[in-house]
Amino acid sequence: MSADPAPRGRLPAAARADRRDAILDAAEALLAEAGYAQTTMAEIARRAGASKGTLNGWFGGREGLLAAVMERNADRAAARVAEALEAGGPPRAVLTGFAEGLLGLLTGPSSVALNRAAMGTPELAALLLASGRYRIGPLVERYLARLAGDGMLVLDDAGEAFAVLYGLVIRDTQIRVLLGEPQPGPAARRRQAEAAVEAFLTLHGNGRTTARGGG
Amino acid sequence: MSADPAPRGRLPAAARADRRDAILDAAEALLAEAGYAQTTMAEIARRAGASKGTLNGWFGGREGLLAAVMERNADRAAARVAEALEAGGPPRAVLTGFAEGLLGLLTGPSSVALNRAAMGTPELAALLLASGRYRIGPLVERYLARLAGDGMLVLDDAGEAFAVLYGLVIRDTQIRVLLGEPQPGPAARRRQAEAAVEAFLTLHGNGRTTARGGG
DNA sequence: TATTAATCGTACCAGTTGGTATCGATGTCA
DNA sequence: TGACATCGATACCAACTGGTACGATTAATA
Repeated sequence: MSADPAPRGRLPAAARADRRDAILDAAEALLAEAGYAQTTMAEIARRAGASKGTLNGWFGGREGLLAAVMERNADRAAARVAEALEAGGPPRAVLTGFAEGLLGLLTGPSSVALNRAAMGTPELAALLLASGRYRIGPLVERYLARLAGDGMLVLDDAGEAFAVLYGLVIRDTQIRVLLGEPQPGPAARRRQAEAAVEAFLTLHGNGRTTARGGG
Repeated sequence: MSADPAPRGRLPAAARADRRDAILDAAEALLAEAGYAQTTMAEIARRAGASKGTLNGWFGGREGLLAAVMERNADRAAARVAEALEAGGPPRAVLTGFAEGLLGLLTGPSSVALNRAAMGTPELAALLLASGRYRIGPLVERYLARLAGDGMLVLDDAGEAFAVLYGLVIRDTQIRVLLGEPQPGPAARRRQAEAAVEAFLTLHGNGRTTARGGG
């Protein structure tokens, strides 16, 4: 990918940002390919064409580097979820789009690698929880509450409703992939997302505006 | 607990089995307290009053030892699930008992520690999947199929139904605990199990024999 | 009681890793 | 163009870990 030889001397601000991203890319890719234990500072440096000294200087050690990878990933994930929820259109379609995206996200190589890494380091685990679950959850809960306010859903507690939706969508898929099963393909994810939303609307829909095939 | 000084010489078969269990106890406790990375052969040996040589001789290295812990745990878990399913009584009660047990199990200290450990070692992950998920799943599916055969549930695919039930019960609770949140207390687990079974029966019950409060 | 096998305790070794220091090279900026 | 900050490469160190070897000790067993 970046076959450019790594620059040597001082870097201007813009180039520095690119370079930082390239280092995070290398770390993320290595993490996904080789796992947490094999993701050594030396190997990250080699792939990024950087030196261990620079890595330590920029990120403050291995944990800081992985934390940076995690935060970048969480930012992207949150953006994707927000986009799916703000897509507009009938609730069934919006929810299915969200569900499909979430399922693909949580079982994707990067998320899987980062979750595995987090299991071995309490600090990283806390960061993953804060920058992932606790950012995405409220987004969805707000959307569900809005639907309820518009009379399109029936629910007491948006948090509880999100938990149910999450369970219906993810089932045991994430933990199985974390334990080594291959990620379900796009078609399977689509089916699973549709089934989940169907069940969710059976439980929480008002039976009219959210009816299947209805506008 | 076993404050007995570790025996020195040759051991008869019965004592050997006890000793083996004591070693596994030590490893399991250490794993739960200190985490995978801190669970070193030296510390296990120290706690069990054994020598590293014996540990390696009996279990064939660290991975083998952890595998033994994992299998013992899986055996116990499978037995508990089977017992819950064979308890007899109205489906709602049986399912709630199963759900409550599963939730407690998967968020318990031992299961959490073993899952975290498995995330770092593909071999252990495969073992956990095989001895856990793939043993418990079929038990539940058979039970659900039996209920369907008796006309008490409506379902096309027992595997699919189990997946839905699992999702409703576990939600994101397991992954959150794996990432460091405290285990929900017994009351919360009970509530969550009841809500899950309620939703499951709404989706798959026949509306009569499984009705709330009904026999 | 003598024999034998198993076990503990300890020391030891090889391999690995994160992090730091040093030095020459390179690009920026005045 | 020159001074300077930064970077890559390399070497290096300390700490840790899994696993093995060896002698002393203990208990089962004949």
